[in-house]
Amino acid sequence: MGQGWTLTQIKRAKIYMLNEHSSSVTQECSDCPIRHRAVCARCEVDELERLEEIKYYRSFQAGQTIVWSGDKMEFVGSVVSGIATLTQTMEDGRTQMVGLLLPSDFVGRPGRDGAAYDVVATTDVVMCCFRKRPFEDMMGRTPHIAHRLLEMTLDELDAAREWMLVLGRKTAREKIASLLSIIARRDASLNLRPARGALVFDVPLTREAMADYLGLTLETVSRQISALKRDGVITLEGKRHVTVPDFARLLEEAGDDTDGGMLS
Amino acid sequence: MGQGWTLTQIKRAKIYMLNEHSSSVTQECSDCPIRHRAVCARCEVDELERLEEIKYYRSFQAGQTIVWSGDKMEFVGSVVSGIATLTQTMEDGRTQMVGLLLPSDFVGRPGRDGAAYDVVATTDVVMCCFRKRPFEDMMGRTPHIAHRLLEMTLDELDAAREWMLVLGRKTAREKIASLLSIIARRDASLNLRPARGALVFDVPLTREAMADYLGLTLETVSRQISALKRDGVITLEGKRHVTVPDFARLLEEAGDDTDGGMLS
DNA sequence: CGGGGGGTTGATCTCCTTCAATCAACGTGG
DNA sequence: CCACGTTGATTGAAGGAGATCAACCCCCCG
Repeated sequence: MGQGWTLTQIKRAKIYMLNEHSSSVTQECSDCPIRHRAVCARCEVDELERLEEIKYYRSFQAGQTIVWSGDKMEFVGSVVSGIATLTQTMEDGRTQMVGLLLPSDFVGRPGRDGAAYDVVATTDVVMCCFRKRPFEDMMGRTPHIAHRLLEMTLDELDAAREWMLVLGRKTAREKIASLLSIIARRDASLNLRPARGALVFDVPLTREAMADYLGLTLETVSRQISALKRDGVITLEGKRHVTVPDFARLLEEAGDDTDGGMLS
Repeated sequence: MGQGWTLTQIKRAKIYMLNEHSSSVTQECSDCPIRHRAVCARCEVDELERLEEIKYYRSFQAGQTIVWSGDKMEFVGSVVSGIATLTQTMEDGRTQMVGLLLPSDFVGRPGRDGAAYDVVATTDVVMCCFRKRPFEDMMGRTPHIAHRLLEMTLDELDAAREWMLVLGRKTAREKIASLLSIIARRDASLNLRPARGALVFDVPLTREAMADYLGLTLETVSRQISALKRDGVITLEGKRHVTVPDFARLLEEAGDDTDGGMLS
């Protein structure tokens, strides 16, 4: 510090020293855990074979930056396992998370060269990558891929807009409750839990990451989580393991009109 | 009021009484002012002819609601002229704008029946509509349309994410400056103004709409605009007509790193 | 002339940030 | 194995940015 280094340069150097050994694996598309949700979900067997030819896997450690904002994107791809974040940073260091990437989510924008956001692995992450050019070519010839990508992009746009309401109009307590309900809902949809009874899940984010998600400080996040615990809306084991005894109550705290399609 | 009516019901009734006389016009696609930017931008002449068969125009007065959130969408379409907003409202009345629709922007989500947001005409609006089913069918058979829609959706997603940074992390002053710079940039790109020298444009939103856009109260909007005026960042004629003597200064006030591709 | 919509400005309040101390868990090197 | 540093988290005290409540202005229109 104090030698004219920018925050970004320091972060880069730190991470570069820590890892930079991305391992490689191979796997059949037919066995792929995200086969039915990812950008390839709609593909026929022959299309899948052609994708298989141009794909490769990359692993990233927790904390590692997968893509630097502004850098040239040489690949696009899907998150196979783990969790990553999309963040935007101002020069003075204020950061806002603008996307949460879960297994099957797509990274990269066909038709654009530079990355618009930092993509950072929150946990260890495995990605299924395609070099950008071949993928774009294939997309042009394979409506199934283009169509699925449109569908996924529209879903992301909806999520971003819901998030805008949270950021713009909700109180700190409502923001925390909203985040927890989003995580609970997603977790339930992945792991097929009983919708009735208590929900139990892990929050895959640090307090700081939650703050960056919600446009708060980490202290406020901590305080509001304590408050929700005190009021019996949630219970905690450790810092990350959450139990929600009454999901409708959580939604109420989030300021959402009840339900949201979860209690069906 | 006070008779058990919801805010929404009152708003609906009010608007229903005011207008509900949507006029109809017809126009050649080849003459269309948004021909090269809308969802049909990539279409060949034969594709355009088929679109022409299923299209129809609708006009809406300023203030009129084009689509009610939750209602069934019977059409999709493009804004031909005028400005509309996409807003989300909580039960207690808090509202957040989640999209600003300008000429060539697309309304509606193929593949989904219910509208997720209110769409409200800010000025008088003309829309080029397609009944939803025929349009979806056509999209399946016309990659040019699907591809263009993907492109537009990705752009909207980028805009939404930029907006999230504004909502989550910027101060009131920065928010106003950000909004003005966005309007200025868009206005310049439409009207091909000289990038050098003072920028002059109209803000097409009331103070309240600006507040809903930025997650502020209208009082704060008013105060911050006064402050920017006092500090010489902008000058005003009337309430809506803005002059920006130094665009770089405005960007600085917005907290954006300089430029943004405008001063090229 | 009255009334209403849009806008500005002032006074006060409050929710969240800021700054700071403290703690628990963990790893590391002496 | 323990002292030490680090990282993530909690909690407290103080201050401030923006919300809230309220008065008032301007302009248009019936």
